Amino acid sequence: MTTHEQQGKAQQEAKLFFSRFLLEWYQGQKRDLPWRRHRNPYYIWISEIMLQQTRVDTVIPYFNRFIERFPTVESLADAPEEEVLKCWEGLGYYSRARNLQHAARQVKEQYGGQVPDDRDAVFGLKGVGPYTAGAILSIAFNRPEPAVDGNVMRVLSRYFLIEDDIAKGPTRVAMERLAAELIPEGEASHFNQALMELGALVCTPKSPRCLPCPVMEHCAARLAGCETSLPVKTKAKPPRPEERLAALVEGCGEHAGRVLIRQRPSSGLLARMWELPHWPAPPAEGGAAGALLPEAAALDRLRRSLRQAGIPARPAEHWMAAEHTFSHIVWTLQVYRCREEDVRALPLAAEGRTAYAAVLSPGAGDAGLPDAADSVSVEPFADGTGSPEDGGAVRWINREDMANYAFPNVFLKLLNHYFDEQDSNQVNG
DNA sequence: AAAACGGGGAA
DNA sequence: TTCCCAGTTTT
Repeated sequence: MTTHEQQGKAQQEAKLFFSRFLLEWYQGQKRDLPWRRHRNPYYIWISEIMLQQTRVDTVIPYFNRFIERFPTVESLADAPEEEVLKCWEGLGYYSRARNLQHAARQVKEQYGGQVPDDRDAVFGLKGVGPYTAGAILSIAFNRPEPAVDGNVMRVLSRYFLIEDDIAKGPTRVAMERLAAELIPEGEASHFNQALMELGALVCTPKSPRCLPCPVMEHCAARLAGCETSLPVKTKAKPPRPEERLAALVEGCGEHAGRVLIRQRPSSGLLARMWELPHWPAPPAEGGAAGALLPEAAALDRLRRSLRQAGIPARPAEHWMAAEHTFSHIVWTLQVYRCREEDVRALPLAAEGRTAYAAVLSPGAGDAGLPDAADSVSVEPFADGTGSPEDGGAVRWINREDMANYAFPNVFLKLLNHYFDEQDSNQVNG
């Protein structure tokens, strides 16, 4: 027997050992999760989309609320998009929610409301890529398809001592091939879940619990003592900082007790979510990066941004700072309290009426007078996305109205904080 | 192939 | 703090 054949045989034994003992371990250790209580392909699908880049404990309450509100593919397909986004509020990666509803409509119209069980059909659903297609096909339909995510790549890279960069596409493809070979006959559903369960409970990124691991004795990385240095993954570049000025506009007159919110454009960052209006802060004088913008300069910039956006409000004073971290950007928001200008109570200035009308019926007519000083640099959406016709709708809301609009977490916290403050001011006089 | 796209929990 | 996770889509 050649050396090559001996290695191949050892490798084969390692694979069989892995599959057998992992499956056995899973029978005893699997967690009781809401989407594991039924073999409902719709539930599996929803859970898999929610679980993308999101931990189980975070997903559970969202999953329960979601299937209560949208119990079937058809109910999801027929729902208003705002309700779907509201159900997703706080989960992040909101394109997942919008793609999911798009796909629900695909399933309703193309597959009679039944989640398809063939590879091409599943893969063709919006928001379903290589991992999720494999997960749905294997977990819901027991098809022998690999479901390889970062977790599975971590387990496999350690057990088989694979030092390829898992951030590279070809590495994932190789892992899929390997994962497919490992699936025991007729056990795709349990085995794929077992692989992910092991990654979640035992073979964790930082401090793997090797002693209770069911496959430790043949784990190549463990035997080589290098389990904590795997998998190899090129690290993402750090997010870029962005200083922004936000307006918390307090209503007057018929808007008393309410604040103004604005809807984001249909594409790009936080698409179609609601927020406090905000714009990039101009660089501070003196050039020192991160230097605080003088209050007067901030108020002036905010005044012009508000006017440019057609929002009749006067910045008053700094309220608080808030930070919001995305994977690629870090926003530092300096939030200023602003006061709505009640144009009806003012002398009849034409420009004020025009701006006010623009707020009452957004998109209808010109959004305020172009101010010579403003027309140079301030965009309606300084993210560089969208257009004045897309997004930019505004509403005056109180705390109760928040239930009708989906907000990114940072604005959810700011608004709740603000209304809490208002309530305590009421009580204390 | 690289960047865009949220948020929170663990170490 | 830093890392990184049950990824997909767009560029």
